[in-house]
Amino acid sequence: MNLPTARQRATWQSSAVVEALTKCHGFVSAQDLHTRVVAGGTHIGLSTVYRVLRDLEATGSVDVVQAGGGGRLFRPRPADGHRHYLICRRCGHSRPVDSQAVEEWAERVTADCDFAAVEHTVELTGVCSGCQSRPDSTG
Amino acid sequence: MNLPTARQRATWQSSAVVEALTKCHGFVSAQDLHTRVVAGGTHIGLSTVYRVLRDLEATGSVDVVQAGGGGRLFRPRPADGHRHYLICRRCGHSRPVDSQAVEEWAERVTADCDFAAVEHTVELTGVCSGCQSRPDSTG
DNA sequence: TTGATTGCAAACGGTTTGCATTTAC
DNA sequence: GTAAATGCAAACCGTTTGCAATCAA
Repeated sequence: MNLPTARQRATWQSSAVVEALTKCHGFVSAQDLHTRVVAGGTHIGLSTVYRVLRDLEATGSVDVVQAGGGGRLFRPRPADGHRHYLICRRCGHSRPVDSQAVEEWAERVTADCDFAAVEHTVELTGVCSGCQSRPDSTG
Repeated sequence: MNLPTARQRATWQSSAVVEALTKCHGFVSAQDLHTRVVAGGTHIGLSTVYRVLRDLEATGSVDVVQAGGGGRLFRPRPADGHRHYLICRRCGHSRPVDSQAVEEWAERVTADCDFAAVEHTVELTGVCSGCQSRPDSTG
């Protein structure tokens, strides 16, 4: 990610958030991200993390999914534009899945109905192989 | 819906919530539902609405989707067990869509990967024909 | 009688915002 | 110099919960 944000001025805070986000192997919450940046030794405000994430979302630089507890999870959007993921419920690791079939289905439904501007959300969750052989610790 | 809740005692409050929910043509928020019940002339606590909805969810009597603003929306689950909907972003009207293709796709992905206990969430949103010919008033 | 259910109000968790200060340009 | 970005704390919003009062069985 080369900072294609809506921001007009580059700051180290914004870079730190993007960098931490990029290093994550899965989806992270804004608060987790904040914790990681702070744990890295840099003092940054939680609001700033939220604001950077909001800007990244606005420019389509991140994919967002709903967390179970009502929050939202973020992850950098792959260059090839994949938009659907298989996410581990325990460790958060995720990987894009081939969703062409779903895209086609969504287009078919859109064509069949009299709704306009149809958008779709598809999320797959499971327990990855690593977590299967590991005692449940994430809840 | 015949009150297949987890509750052990029948109260008019629970019935009122279920009835109001059944009358809704689309997904509603807990607060909307509360407003509707109260508007019907009966005094009921907001917490009670939430509790009844939670019990209905626990017994699989309602389908739940995430609202844009972070809240959740409820609607009685059809008898035939449909689970995916096309929802109008403006008026909340919804209708189940034929999602067999998606179910098959989800099963295929599950089989292809090393994830266990894979679950999927699919939501379609759009603007229904009625709302297309109507000025936007829902936001 | 008795414990499930209710209602209120306060707590909660994640997110957003107002505003003075700092900072990039 | 000037406006964008930051940080703090308070506000916000939907939801949950503690607890005394109520009510169905």
